[in-house]
Amino acid sequence: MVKFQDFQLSPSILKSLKRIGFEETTPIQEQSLPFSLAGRDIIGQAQTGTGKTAAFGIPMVERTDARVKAPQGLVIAPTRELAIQVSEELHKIGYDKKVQVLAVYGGQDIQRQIRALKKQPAIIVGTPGRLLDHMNRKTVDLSRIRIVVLDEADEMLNMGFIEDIEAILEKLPAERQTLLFSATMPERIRQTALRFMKNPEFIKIRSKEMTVPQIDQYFVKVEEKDKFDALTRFLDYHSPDLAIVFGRTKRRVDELSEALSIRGYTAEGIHGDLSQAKRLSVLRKFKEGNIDVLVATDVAARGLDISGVTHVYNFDIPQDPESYVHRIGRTGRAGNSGMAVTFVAPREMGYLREVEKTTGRRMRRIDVPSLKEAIEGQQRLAMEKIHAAISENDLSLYREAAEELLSESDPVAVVSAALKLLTKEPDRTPVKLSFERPLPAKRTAKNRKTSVKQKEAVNGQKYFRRKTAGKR
DNA sequence: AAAAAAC
Repeated sequence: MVKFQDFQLSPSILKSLKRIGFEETTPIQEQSLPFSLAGRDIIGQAQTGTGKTAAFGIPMVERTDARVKAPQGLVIAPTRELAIQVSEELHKIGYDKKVQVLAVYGGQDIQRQIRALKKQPAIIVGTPGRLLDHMNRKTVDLSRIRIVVLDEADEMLNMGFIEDIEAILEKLPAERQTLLFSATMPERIRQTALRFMKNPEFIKIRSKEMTVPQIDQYFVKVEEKDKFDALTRFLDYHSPDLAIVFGRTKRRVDELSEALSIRGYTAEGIHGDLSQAKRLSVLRKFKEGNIDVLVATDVAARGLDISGVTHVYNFDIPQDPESYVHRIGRTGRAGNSGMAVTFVAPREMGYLREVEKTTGRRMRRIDVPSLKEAIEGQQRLAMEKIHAAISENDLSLYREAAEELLSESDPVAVVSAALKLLTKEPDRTPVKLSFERPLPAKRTAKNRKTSVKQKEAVNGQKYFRRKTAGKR
């Protein structure tokens, strides 16, 4: 086991790491620190939850010089929530070195940020849009940046984002260290990344080396119109402690969280159209356990470290395999096991194949739980509640009433009644959910030949393509 | 084609 003490780190950083409780390195830290501390560029592939933030945070804090009154480290993150989370962790790592860390992101009062930037924090963590805004206003000084990090880089270098990133990187000193981290590494992203970097060292944490343990991956074939009832069956059967349901669009997320609330689940939605205050409060409630089900677009797919998520349901299969990897990475963290269930409309089977190709793992097919199984799941939960109440509470105040009940009725009947009252019975309240078109059929290798022929035959008429959807 | 990201 390699420890942080084995590296040549400043005493102040070792002190902070000790306070956080970091002693042994994770694989990504062990393999990247020798290069990053030596000033080399790095392209690192690892999931979140593997200690990535400390892997770049330690060299970044190490590199800052308290005597220089200007930002020296810059982290760019794809979502606001991730920027906040990263800045909090960097703050902890830099605490004893007295390194100031500032997060700048959209949706927050810009005047407040400008005042904070005037104090010249040593490290800035930001989202691309707001960072550019500050650069144009000349309210941020990036002339002394010595080390820059692109976090969740596959997302950052995607179409649409790339121009922003390029514009930011162009304004940074050429004499700098660039670290790039990403959970997935498509060839296209790798090529783009190389343009910004100098002789980078590639570090890849293979999945068996990841501290992220096994996530059991399943898929269920279900028609669009049956999806919602299927979801509630799964929620009842699994009775997850904390679950995330991913939907494809913002409207979908609104409708789903509303529908789940109507059926008696404590659910709330999160997506990019909500105010930043609302986004943060939903996330906080979820982290505190005051919401059982978080319904989300891909805004919540990347990088967020929420511990204790037991189940991920992909209500809609993601279009990009990379997105799938990020989504299921929200569960099975910090040594816990996790379960991911992906809903697939029959004609979307081609996407499932693509995802499996990317992850290198097969998903096991399961069926929608039966009504009986759903009820059993809720009864199991009720029994757990009773067990917990017995071991955790002082029940002396209830003894007399309990004895009275038992003297009047059959003991099994008394307990059955208590169980019934504690069991959430399947709710069939009708709910409104707009019809979401399944993704267009994706041609798989098996049926490609025929589909090309058919396409020619009908001169590209869309409805014919449906017939060529993959079968499984 | 959707989502994220600036006002």
